[in-house]
Amino acid sequence: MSRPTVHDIAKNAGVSLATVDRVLNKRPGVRAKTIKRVTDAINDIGYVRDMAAASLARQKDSEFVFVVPDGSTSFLRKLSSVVQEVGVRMLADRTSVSLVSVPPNDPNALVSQLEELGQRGVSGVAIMAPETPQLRDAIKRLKQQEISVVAIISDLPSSEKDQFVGINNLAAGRTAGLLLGSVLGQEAGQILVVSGSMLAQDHVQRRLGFDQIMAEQFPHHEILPTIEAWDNADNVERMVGHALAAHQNVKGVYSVGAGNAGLVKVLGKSDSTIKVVAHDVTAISRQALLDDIFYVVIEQDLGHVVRSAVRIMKASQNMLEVIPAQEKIRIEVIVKENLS
Amino acid sequence: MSRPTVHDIAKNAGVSLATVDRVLNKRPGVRAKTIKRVTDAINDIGYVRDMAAASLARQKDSEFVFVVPDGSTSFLRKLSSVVQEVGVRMLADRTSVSLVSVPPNDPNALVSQLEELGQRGVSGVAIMAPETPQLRDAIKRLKQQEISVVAIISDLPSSEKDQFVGINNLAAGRTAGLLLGSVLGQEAGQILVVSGSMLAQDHVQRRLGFDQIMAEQFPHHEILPTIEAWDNADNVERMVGHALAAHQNVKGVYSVGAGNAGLVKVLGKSDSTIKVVAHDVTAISRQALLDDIFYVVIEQDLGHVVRSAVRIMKASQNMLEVIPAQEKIRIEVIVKENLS
DNA sequence: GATAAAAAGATTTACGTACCTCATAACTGT
DNA sequence: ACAGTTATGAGGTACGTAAATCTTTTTATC
Repeated sequence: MSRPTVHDIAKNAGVSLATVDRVLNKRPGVRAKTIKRVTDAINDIGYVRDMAAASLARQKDSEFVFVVPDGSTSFLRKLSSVVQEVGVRMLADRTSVSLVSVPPNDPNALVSQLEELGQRGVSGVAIMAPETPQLRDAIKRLKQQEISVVAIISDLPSSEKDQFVGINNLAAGRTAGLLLGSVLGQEAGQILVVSGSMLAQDHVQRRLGFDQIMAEQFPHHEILPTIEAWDNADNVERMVGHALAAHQNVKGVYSVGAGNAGLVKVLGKSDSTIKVVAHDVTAISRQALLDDIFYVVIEQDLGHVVRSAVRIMKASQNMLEVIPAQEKIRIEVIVKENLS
Repeated sequence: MSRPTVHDIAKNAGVSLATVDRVLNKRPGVRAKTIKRVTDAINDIGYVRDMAAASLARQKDSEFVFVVPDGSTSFLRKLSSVVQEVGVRMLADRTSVSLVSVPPNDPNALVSQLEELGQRGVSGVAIMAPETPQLRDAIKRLKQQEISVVAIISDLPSSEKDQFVGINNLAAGRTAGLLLGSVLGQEAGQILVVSGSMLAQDHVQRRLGFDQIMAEQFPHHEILPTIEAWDNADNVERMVGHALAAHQNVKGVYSVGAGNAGLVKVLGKSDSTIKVVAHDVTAISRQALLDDIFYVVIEQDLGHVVRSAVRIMKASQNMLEVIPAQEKIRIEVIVKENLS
């Protein structure tokens, strides 16, 4: 016999098609024991819902919007182009995907943008932003309108999001530390940590993880006070320059955030042997790897992040399950040799 | 206006629905200039084919089979369970995915299995096997029957496959070498390379890449003659044991293939400081990382490999495009700290 | 046992594409 | 101008589910 359909469920369970539909789509108006009859029949005949038919019948088109901070770091440019690319592909699935920028570090601007998206009736929102009380409330309102919400890149730990899509940044910091510590060997030295903002959840977690493992496994190195450079290349260049002048025994640098162009400028001119671990493969960091200025770049596949966020929002809309293994974003370790 | 359909194309191009269908599905019987009228109309109104409706209307169910060598290495067990898991998920897309084992290193057994699958009329085959002339011919015959063929894990360079799905093993070997060389520092030492089989394309490529980079960047280390242990743990244990007794200054080991249980046995009992780089996260290698016996494990996400192979075979069947960025399998670097 | 409410049945339409058949129109080369 | 060929038109059915409406049965409450 060929693939069983809803009609077969109805026949097998001795109920009508309408009841099967009510059960399948979790609509009200079915007694518990009838639900059981139906689900038993489903298991019995091995029914699997035909996704193609379902999404054809379900007329609704979905609109998903990525809300990210304004700015022109190469990371953000890359994210934007990835979202656009994924958007083109998703059209075939009656799904539009777009991106809007909001001024960074301006909770009110972010919130009013979210309100607007709520008004417009989008199906889901993917947010990259630091958590604030205002944002938490705005997300709560979105969820009340049955709009899916996912946090991307940087987690929103105490908001009512559907899920966080991004790497485990604590583990990323530990990985950075392990690799940097291993390559530096036994001889004592100083290590410089350059961060973006102490407000960004992802940066905080990375530093925490890095500090943990350095203290545990590489205590012979001195971790210098963290430089906070606001993801700005000029700041990085100036501040790292000063730090290197002030400290003669710096052997490693961990660059937690953006602004790597500044780091390359400082380290590139001297024929330095300082080992650098940074985040995110961009035009800058890619070249730095090729030039042996950076040793390792920790990466999260943005294409994966965006596709995953879309899949999760879509699943949330249609009450489907997600495949956890597929949605886990991996901490990738990029060296010169596996740079694709 | 809402989303354009085939009817809109027909109206806009001034042709019938049947002609639009012939163009869309590349069926014969349309003049070149009519094709142009239609494709112009498609671009004009921004038509995008509705995948859900298409695959519903296209009645055909697909069957994809993974053909892998028989054996009970944990790598193969993992692959098998991943295929099974993906198979369950794919049922919702009218797609069955299964796995068959064939005796390893037996070209004739492999070929007759492929013949049988061809008879059965499967839609696509994913093959993990070393390339032989017989296999090449068998693949050619499959392609003549319009059956999709992909190579997984180990490439089949000169066969008429649709695509290779797996990591770039040359780059993987180079990555292994870079990480091992970096952690060993400047002091001279000996390095042991343990391979599976010299016949497997993937192992050969890895060793080649490893040798390249050691010669280029870490010439102060002596690479000992490669141990060929046929992916067998007992062989590895015995042969590595002998090698370590014979050579007093071994500082690093590169394990190219399977049989890592043997390596762990040898290195685990002595409180050794030998740095080990291996391939594939399994129960064994995972524990070895946690116990600080292995320094790095190079990994390819098998879930990704299998899903990717299925997507590619499906695309080949339905004359769709693949998204190259999504199908690229990355060389993942796993250390204790980013072990998920 | 009457009444209202809840649960279930019956039936229908719609979604957008693939694919089929048969008829007719438009081109070929002679 | 002719037959022979190739292009195109017209119209239909099918896919499996969602969702809606309206009717009938069951259940709960008094």
